[in-house]
Amino acid sequence: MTKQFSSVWTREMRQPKTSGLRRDQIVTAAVEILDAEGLSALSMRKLGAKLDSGATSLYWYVANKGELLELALDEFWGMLDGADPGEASWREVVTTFAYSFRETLLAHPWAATLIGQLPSMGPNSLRLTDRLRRAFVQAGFTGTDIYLSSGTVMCFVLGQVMPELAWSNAYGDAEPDRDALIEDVLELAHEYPEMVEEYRATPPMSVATARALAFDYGLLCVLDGLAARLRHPRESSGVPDESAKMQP
Amino acid sequence: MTKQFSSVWTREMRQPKTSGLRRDQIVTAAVEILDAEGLSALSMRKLGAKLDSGATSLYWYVANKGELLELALDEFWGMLDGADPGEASWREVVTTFAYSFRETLLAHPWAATLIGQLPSMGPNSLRLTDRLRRAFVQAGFTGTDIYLSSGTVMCFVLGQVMPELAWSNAYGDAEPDRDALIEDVLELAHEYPEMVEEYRATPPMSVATARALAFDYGLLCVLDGLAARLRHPRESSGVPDESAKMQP
DNA sequence: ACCTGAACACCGTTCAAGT
DNA sequence: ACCTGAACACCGTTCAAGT
Repeated sequence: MTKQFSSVWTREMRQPKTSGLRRDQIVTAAVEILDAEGLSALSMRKLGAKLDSGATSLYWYVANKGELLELALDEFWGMLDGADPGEASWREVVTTFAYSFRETLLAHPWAATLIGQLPSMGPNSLRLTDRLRRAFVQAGFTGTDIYLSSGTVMCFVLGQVMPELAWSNAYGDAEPDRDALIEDVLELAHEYPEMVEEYRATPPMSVATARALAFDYGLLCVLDGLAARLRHPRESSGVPDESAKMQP
Repeated sequence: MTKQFSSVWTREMRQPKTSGLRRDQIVTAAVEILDAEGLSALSMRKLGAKLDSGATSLYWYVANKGELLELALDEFWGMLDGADPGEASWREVVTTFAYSFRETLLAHPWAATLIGQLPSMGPNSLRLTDRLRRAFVQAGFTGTDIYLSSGTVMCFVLGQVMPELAWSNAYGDAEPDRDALIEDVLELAHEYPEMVEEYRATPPMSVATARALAFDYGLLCVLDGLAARLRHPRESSGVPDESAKMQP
C-alpha cells in the first residue's frame, strides 16, 4: 500500500487576497507555541484559541496538522543565516554555518524532530539549499560532489544535535542536580569499569561544553574529510559494494 | 522551572518474580506495534488490547508512556551488532558498524525519532557504547578522543538517516510516482536554475542508491577525518573560541 | 500483588450549518 | 469565501474498587 504523496507545497493554495485569518499569521502563532512549549504541546485547539478562532477554522487554510507542521518547519529553515562566501575561506564559511545551524536547532528543538518526519521542500528550505550549493561550488566542489559535500555538513550537524536534545527534553534546560544524574549513569554502567574509569579520568566540565567539544571534534573530522575529497575527487570507501547491496 | 529528571533506569523496578504480565512481554509487544505501524500508532490502549489486558494494567509495570518508550528504545540499541574488532582494520570495523547501524535505523524508523527525545541509558545502550569504545581504543584513540571519535560516527549515521526517514514517512515505502514528485520539487525550485540544471545533469538513479551514495561519501569524510585525528591527536577547528562562547 | 472500569481532560478531523 | 459547533473516534493518566 503505497501512500499517495502530498505536501502543502504541491497543491494550489487558496486565494491569498481576502479577509479573515491569514496563513502566515497561523504559522507564526504555531511557531510561537512550538518555541514556548514544544512539539507535543501544539494542538489545533490551542492554536485556534491563540488566534481567537475555533480550532476547526484552521482547516480552511491547512489540510491537516501535518501541513501546518510542514509550514512551521519551513519557517525554521528561514531562520538560518548565511553561508555567504564573502572573502572567508571555505573552511571558515562551512564552520560558521555549522555553528549557526547548531545554535538554531538547539533554540528550536521541535524542528529537529520534524526534520525526521516531514520532507523539507518549502521555499526557505530550497533557498538555503541553493545558498549552500553556491558556497560549496565556490569552495571548489564540482558535479555530484557539490550536493554530497553540503549534505554531509547538514547531516553532521543534525546528528550531533539530536542526542543533545534528548537530554534537555528529559532533563529540563537548567542543570539542577546533574551530579546526581551522572552518578546514576555511572552506577548503571558499573559492568563496564573501563568506561567509568575513563569518565572519572577526564577533567570535569559542564554538559554544554562537553557537547560543544564533541561538536568541534566532529566538525574537524568532516572538514578534513571534505578537504581530502577536494584533493582527490573520486575515491570510494572501504566496502563500496555494500552501498549498492543495501537497497536494490 | 527545572523538571526533576527521571528515567525507567533510575528507579527501583518492581519484583520480577510474580504472576501475570511481565515487563519484557510488554516491551516486545510495543516494539512489534512500533515496527508494524510506527511511533504515532502506539497507544497504551492498543498495546493493552494486544496483550489481552486493560490499557491501565500497563501502569503497574511502567510509570508512563515515556518509560515504555525508553524501554523500547533500549530494545532497539540491543538490535545492533558488533563493532567487534577481530582482525579487520579499524576503518573496516567502523565502516561495517556504520552500515549496520544505518540499516537497523531504516528498519525501525521510530527509534530515530526517539533518540532525539529520550535519553539512552539502558543496559543495551551502555553495552553498545562499551563495545564501540573498545573498538576505538583498538584503533589507537586515547583519552577523550575515544569518546569523541566514536560519538562522531554514531552522530554521523543518525544525521544521515533522519532526512531519509522524512521522505519514506511522507512517501510510503515503495516509490510509486516518484518521477511526479521530482517534477514537483524541480518546479518548486524554478527560482534556482543552477540547482535544477545540476540535478538534470546527474545520471538518474533510484532514491535508495542516491542516499546510499551520499552515506558512502559522508562516511569517507568522517573516516578520513578520524584518521587525521589519529595522526595529530590535538588540534582545534577554525574558530575554536566559538564553542566556548555558545553556551556559558 | 496485580488487574479492572469508570472517569477526566484532552486530542485531530469531518461536516452540516451559518454568515 | 470564510467561520462555527456539535459530533466521532480517539488519546494518556488517575484512582477507587476489586481479586
